[in-house]
Amino acid sequence: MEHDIPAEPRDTAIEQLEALGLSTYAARTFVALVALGTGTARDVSQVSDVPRTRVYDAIDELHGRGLVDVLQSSPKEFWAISAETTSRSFEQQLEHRVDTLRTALQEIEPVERRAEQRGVWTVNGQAAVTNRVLEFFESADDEIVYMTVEALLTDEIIDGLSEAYERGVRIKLGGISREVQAHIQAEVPDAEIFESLWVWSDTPAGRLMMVDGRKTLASALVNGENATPSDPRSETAIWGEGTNNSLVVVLKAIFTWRLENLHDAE
Amino acid sequence: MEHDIPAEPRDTAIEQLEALGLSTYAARTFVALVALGTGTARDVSQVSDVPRTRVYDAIDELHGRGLVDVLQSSPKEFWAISAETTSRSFEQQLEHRVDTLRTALQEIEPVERRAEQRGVWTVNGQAAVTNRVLEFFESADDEIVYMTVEALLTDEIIDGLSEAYERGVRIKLGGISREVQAHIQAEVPDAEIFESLWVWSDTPAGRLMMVDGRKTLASALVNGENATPSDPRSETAIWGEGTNNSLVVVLKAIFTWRLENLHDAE
DNA sequence: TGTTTTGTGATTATACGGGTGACATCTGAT
DNA sequence: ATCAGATGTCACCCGTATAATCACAAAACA
Repeated sequence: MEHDIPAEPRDTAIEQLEALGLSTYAARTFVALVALGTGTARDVSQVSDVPRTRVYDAIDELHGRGLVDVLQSSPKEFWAISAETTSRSFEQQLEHRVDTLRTALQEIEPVERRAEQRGVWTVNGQAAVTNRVLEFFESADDEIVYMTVEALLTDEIIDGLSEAYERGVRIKLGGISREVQAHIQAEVPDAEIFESLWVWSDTPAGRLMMVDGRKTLASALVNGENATPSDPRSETAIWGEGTNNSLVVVLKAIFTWRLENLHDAE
Repeated sequence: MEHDIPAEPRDTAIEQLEALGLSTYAARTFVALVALGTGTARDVSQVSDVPRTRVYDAIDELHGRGLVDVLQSSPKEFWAISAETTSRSFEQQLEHRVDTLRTALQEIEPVERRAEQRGVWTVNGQAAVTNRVLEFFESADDEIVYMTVEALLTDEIIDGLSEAYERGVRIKLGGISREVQAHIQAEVPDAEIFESLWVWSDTPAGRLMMVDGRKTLASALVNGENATPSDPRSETAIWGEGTNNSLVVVLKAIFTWRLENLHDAE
């Protein structure tokens, strides 16, 4: 039910190495060398399906990155560094990259960000939506109303809620099944839970959120032709900010009505 | 020079974003948006020198990655997520990549690595050489002899030595100036320090290392035409392993002679 | 209404990487 | 010494991706 699991760990490794910036020849060569431990160009070529004459280029690339050592003999022999060393090397390099990026971006980032305005913004992808939700959670200082399908109630989200709760923010949760409620109560004891008012329970549901009555977000799982229902990319959200924001107005109306109805029922 | 030379951080940001996989248009667009906070295609185009009609494609790319939100209006407005959120997003994604890679590589890595043999291997780049040195340090269980120019005596190296020392490995250090000795003594109290027997003191010196009399490494700083002396890429090393290894034999002879000479002098 | 702005699409040019082969050199066996 | 196969280096082709420009219709604006 998960997204296609690459049959071989080799394919996974190659895929990741390519994503990390290696050419496909270099990636395939390196994976072959890791499997072999050490080998000649011909060995590598046979295992990796890289044309023999191109193994040398690939080795140059890898040697330049410090991933492969070379034995100067004839035939040349190549030696791949260990999996652990490889991973640490990449981690180090990428950490440095991101740090440099962070510093540079913070320098050009205007001090005063986010002058609220009217307008409804769109976000794509589950990770991005979650980020936005968490940012809103962090900025909350009075109340969070959050309704979600359980598939999207990850630990990240629960942590965010818990943290806000510690700060004294009131939490109102919707759409949570009884089984999960126990878990939640442990993290956020006083969360007010209003069940099953998921209006569109048949449609590809997502989340609804309102923070301090000023920031709102709504998401849905849009399944394009070629998208799996569980594809993290298939979530799309809109959000708005400011008491006069159109989305805020609408969602606030809905939530207020729902929540007051709830109170009447009690 | 207070606020009129922001070109510098922008370029580094663009550079890093490209290295992390964005197209140059996307990178330039994103950096422009971070500076602007929010803006239209024309705004972005003017600031970033990206052709206006291509800004939309760049935005698509960024929106797909969750780095930019879009306001559906006319003209469309674009909004870049904060520097901090951007960095965290990349960190998360890359951490995941590296973890996947590590697991996959460890699965295909043969259990018994490194059947020692004769041969002299070459390594390029200071980072790679340091990695190799640290690996050797970790594998030491009797004695480490290490001679280096101070420029290459980083904290990493000292930590590695210190750790080995804690394990009960004897440490013999060469080429260390008196000022640095104090620092070393704090980390590795009983290190035996033999000074100034740097044979090639005029040449672009690097490091000499021997571990347990079975593993040796020698490096030099080769300054190609276009390489700065301090360029981390300009270090090249050779290493060998096994008691019969030719490099091991030679270096062991040198070290033994030097160290015994030292003892005679005392 | 006419004019400018905005968004989409098509188009060209170019750089890069994957893929194939020629060829001189080296190695080892006869 | 000779020869066949293996080895390493180059040169080349080709498809894709992407930078870069243009044409144009729809939309906003005055």
